[in-house]
Amino acid sequence: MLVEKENFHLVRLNPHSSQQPVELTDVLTGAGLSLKAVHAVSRAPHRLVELDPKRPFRVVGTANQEAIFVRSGILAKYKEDAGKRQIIALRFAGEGVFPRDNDARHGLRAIVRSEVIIFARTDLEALLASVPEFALFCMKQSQRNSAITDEWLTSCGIRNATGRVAHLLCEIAVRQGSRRDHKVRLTNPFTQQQIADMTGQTSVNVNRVINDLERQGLISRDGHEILVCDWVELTRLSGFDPDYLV
Amino acid sequence: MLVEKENFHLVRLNPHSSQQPVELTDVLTGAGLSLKAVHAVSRAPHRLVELDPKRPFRVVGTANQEAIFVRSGILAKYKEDAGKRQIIALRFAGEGVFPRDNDARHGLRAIVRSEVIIFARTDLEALLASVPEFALFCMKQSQRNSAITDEWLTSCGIRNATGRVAHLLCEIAVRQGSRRDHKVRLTNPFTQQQIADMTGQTSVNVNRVINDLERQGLISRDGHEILVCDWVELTRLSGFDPDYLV
DNA sequence: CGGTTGTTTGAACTGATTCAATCTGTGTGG
DNA sequence: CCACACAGATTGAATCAGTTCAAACAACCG
Repeated sequence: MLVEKENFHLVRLNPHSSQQPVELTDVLTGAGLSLKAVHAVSRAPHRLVELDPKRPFRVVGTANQEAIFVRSGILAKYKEDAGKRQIIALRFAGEGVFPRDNDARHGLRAIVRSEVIIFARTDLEALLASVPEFALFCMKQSQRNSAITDEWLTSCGIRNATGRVAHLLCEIAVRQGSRRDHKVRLTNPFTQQQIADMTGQTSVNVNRVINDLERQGLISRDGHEILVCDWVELTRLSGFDPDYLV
Repeated sequence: MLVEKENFHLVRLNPHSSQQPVELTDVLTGAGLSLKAVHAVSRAPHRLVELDPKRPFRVVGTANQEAIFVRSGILAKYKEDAGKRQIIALRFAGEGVFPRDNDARHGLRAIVRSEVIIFARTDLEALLASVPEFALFCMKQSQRNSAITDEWLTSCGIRNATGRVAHLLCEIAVRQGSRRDHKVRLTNPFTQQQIADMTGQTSVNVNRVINDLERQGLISRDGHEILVCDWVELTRLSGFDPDYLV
C-alpha cells in the first residue's frame, strides 16, 4: 500500500502491520486527550506516513507548514552548522511537532522506524480554534517541550560529559515510562553518534563515558537494553529531577 | 513610592522616572498588539514592580504562578546545578515569561534595572480565553522563545567558544534593534560572567574570546558600547542567521 | 579615599577532541 | 552456510581548547 510520496522519501506501510486504519484515537487518548476531543481531531484531514530512519524526513532549510504527531517510534529534531549536527529535541509517541513562521532551520529524522500523522497547518489552526481542549493540549505539549529544551541547554552548558549522558539516560527512561523503583530497565534506541549529537560531544567520548558508567556499576548493558543498577546515584551525579517532564 | 514587597526584594519606583502611570499600552503596542487588545489587557488586574539587578527576583525552586511582562530593561531566566549557573533565556522589553505547572526549577533576575508587569496566573488565563488576539500574541512569543532556546542549545552543542560569544553578540544586536548595514552599534549590558553563564564557559575564557574578536578587528569596544566593525564576518564565523528572531 | 565589582593576564592542568586502527554484530548475496 | 560488506562500538596516542587558580589592574560609587 503506497501511502505518500514527497521530495525526499517514498514510504510504504508495512502490509503486515497490526494497525491498518489511520486512527488517532489510540495516540491522543493515550497522551491525555478526551474521547470527544479526539473524535473532533480525527475528523480533520490528515495523512499517515511511515518513516525510515535511514532517510531524513525533512531537511534543514525546508519550509515548515505542517503539524506532525508521532503515532509510533521516535523523531529527532536537529540543526546543522559548519558540518556539525545538533539534535535539539526528541518526540516520542503521542508528541507533536508544531509549525512556526520563518522557522525552516531544523530538520526532522526518525530514530527508529516510525509512523507519523500529518496535518496541514491551516487544518491544525482550524482545529485549535474550534476545539479548545485540543488547543490547551497542544499548548501544554509546547510548554513541556520548552522545559525539556531548557534542561538540555542546562546540561550542555554546565554539566560535564558524564553528567550529560547520564541525564539523557534518565530522561529517556522517564519518557519511555520505564521508570520504576531502584532498578530501571530501558531500551536505548540511539547510536552513540546520536547521543553525541544530543549532548554536544563526539561519539568517541560518549563511548568512554558509557563504559565508565558501566564500570562504576551504575548501569549494565545487553545490546541496546540498559539496566540502571543505581537510579539514585545516576540522578544525583547528573542532577536529574523528573519534575520538568510532568 | 513603595510599589511592592515580596520575599526577596523591596523595591521603589524611581520618583524621577518619566513613566509614572502603570500603563501597558506602550509596551504591548510596541510589541505588535492592536490597541483594542491592549486595552482589554490593561483592564485586567496587574501590578508594576521595579527590579534591582543586584537581587534575584525569583530564586530556583519557587512555585511559578505568575505571568511577567518586561516593561523596560532585561530579565534573565536561569538554572542552577552543582553550584554552577546557566542562563537559559533573556527577556527584553515587551517580552513575557509565562507560567507552567511543576516548573519551579528556574530563577529570574534582572540584568539591568528593569520594570516588569505581573499578572496572576488566573487573570492571565482569563485574558487568554477572552481576547483571542492576545492569546495568539502570547503563543507567537512562546514559539519565538523556543526558537531562540533551540539556537542557544545549538550554539552550546556544536560551536566553539568564539562562535558562541559571536552568535550571542549578533542576537543581542538584532533583539536590541541595533542592526543596520555593515556597521552595527550595540550596548552590551552583560558582565563577562553573565556571558559565560549564557554560553556555557568561564568568564576568563569569555574575556579572551572577546579580546580576540577585537584584536581581529571584528568588533571594537568603548566601555559597554560595542561597535561591530565587520557584521558579515561576525555572522559567518558564528553561523548566525536572524530568521529565527522574526 | 577605601571598598567592591568587573576585567585582564599568566601558568599549569585536564577533559574532550582528533585521527587512526581494530573489533563486533548484522544483514546480504552467492 | 560461508564470504563479504557495512555500520557501529571500542581502544590508543597525540593534541588542543578551555578550565582552574591566582594575582594584578581598572572602573565605579558612596
